[in-house]
Amino acid sequence: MPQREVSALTPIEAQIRHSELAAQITAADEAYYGQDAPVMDDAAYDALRQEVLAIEAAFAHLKSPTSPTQKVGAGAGSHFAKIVHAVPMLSLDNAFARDDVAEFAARMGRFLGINEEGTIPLTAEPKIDGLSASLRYERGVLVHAATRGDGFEGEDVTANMRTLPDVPHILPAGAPDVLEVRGEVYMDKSDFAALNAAQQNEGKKLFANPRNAAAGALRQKDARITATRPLKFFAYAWAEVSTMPADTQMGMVAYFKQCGFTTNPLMQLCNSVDEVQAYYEHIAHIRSQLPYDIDGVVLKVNVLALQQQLGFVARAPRWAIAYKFSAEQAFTRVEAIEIQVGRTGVLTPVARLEPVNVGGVIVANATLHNEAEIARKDIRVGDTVVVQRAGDVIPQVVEVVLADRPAHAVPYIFPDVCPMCGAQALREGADVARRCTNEATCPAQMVGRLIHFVSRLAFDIEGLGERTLESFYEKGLIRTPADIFTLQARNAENFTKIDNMPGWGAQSLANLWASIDARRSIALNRLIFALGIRHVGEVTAKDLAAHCYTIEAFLTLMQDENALEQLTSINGVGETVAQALVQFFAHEGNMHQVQALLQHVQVQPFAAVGAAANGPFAGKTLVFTGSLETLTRDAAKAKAEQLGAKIASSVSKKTDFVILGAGAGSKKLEAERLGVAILTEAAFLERAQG
DNA sequence: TCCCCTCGAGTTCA
DNA sequence: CTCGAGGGGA
Repeated sequence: MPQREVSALTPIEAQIRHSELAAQITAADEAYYGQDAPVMDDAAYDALRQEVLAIEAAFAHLKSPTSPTQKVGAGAGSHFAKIVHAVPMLSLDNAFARDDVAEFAARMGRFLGINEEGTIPLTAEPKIDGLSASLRYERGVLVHAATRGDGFEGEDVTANMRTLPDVPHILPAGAPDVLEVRGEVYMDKSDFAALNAAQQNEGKKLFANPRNAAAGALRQKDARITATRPLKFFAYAWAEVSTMPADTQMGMVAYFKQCGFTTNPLMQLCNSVDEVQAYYEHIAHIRSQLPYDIDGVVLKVNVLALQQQLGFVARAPRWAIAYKFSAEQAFTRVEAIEIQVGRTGVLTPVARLEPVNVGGVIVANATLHNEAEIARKDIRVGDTVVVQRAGDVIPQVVEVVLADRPAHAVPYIFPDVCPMCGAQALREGADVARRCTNEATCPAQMVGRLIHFVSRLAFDIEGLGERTLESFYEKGLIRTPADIFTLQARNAENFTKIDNMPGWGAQSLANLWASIDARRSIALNRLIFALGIRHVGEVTAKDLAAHCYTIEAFLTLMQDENALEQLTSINGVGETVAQALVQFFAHEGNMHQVQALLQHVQVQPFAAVGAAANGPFAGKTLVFTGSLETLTRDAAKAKAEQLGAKIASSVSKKTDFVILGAGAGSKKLEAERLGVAILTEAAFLERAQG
């Protein structure tokens, strides 16, 4: 294919050209690194690489881990002297799943003529996200240290490396005449945070992550500055060695430890792919608790003689592999921006993404929140974006990669009509949200309200989920809450309806009727919440129920001339909430629906929780976070309320206890920051007993 | 009137 | 879980 301007390429052409270039580069690499004669000169090679980079800039999805651009380390910088590595510092092949590791093991078995799996023991150790470095000792004395550079030639950072406490200047007697030690220079996460805090105080530029901070510290011209930075070093391999003090990888690392190096205590030997997988999962599990950043696990053949037999392919050893964690951030492309309409009529934009693995989960959608958010980040259809799942589960679009924006991308225009019903969608006052104005008949709003009505904290009708409600709505079987309770009778009269629908056998229908019947009696607070009145959520509904006690009193109050005044006198109800309530009941259609519903359900007066006045949590405010083991969150809350506790949803100075479950995130940090007492689930239960 | 606290609403994937 | 906004105390 002739070379053309990258911007003129179609995606298919780009992909073809990209793979052509990748093949040429790989061939050139193999010729160069194997002892064959180079097939092209440096300038030609460079041109190929530049073209690949340009294509990847325009078509980000081609930037795979196998791309040649991802394989080679950065070339050596200019202001340090260069050092040619006696043995090249290679990179490792990557594995991303158990299958890749199994294939790696099988490949080695084939190469060595060993057929049974598990006969090649592997060492496993965390893959530190730092910079690799090489330390050369001659006659036991550190003579020079170099960064990786391009793998063949690195920068001379001897003076800087000498300042690290983990780097011995002299080896014990009996050390080999020549010993080149390889390892990783890194910075602990806590040291990085402290360094950045100091940088901020001094108004200096912040480092993006510990690895960048370590790189910055190592490449200081003045070693005295490096000495003030908290750099650390793990030794993990040797390169040139005159006499071998060990014959296994494990022995090698033990020897380093004897010599005064720091080695990673988590390194261990695995005898099968299953053991490797277990180790990988264990490390992934404790990843966030480790003091340093890691991006996977490194596997190496333990027996050095076998390593030697296996040798190298291109620029990676055949006897080692990096089993990587999937990144918590990833690049992907926005395929479309769609609008969802919620029960309150709010138009919410959602990005449909080219599916991408983020932190082990395939993400295909991400909320864009609202009109202003799209404008602020200038997200366009076709853009390449960074998505992440931070401590929390919900993916977010972090930013647009402007360099990868297709030329034809146009700013997103937010619709001003509801995509579901075509009614006007307006912004009220200073609201960020645009709302569909067709409250009464917009199908999206009606279905949304029904879904809310049957939700867990409202009527809690099992077996009537979103999908079912949607299909029943479409078929005209359920349009209002009251319809739910007349469904069985109507179906009996005209049995051609549900009984004939796929997936609805006699048993599933019987189950549905039973779960609906179970809710023909309902607590007043649940009923109020179920109505889905603006600004009236779980807590406010409870406050209102506690104030009115019965449904009759509640309805009377709503129609009272002085409703507004009386409502605002209730704690937690202000102008806005009172207005919303009065408006809801002033609307004839709403009132009609409530009356119809009351024909079929019996409303129980509000039952105050018999809160113990002197229980273990009497008068205390509790916040639950994370997932509990023995109780569900709701059960734990109910229990605490019985014991006199007040349950809040966010941590503040007024919080007495935070009960921590597994996977707790920001609330834990907030509690620590404010000095709020933290209880484990066990401690909470113990206290609750006593 | 300001600011802190609390509540409501919306959201993803397995 | 997070954001935005309502409520209410200072």
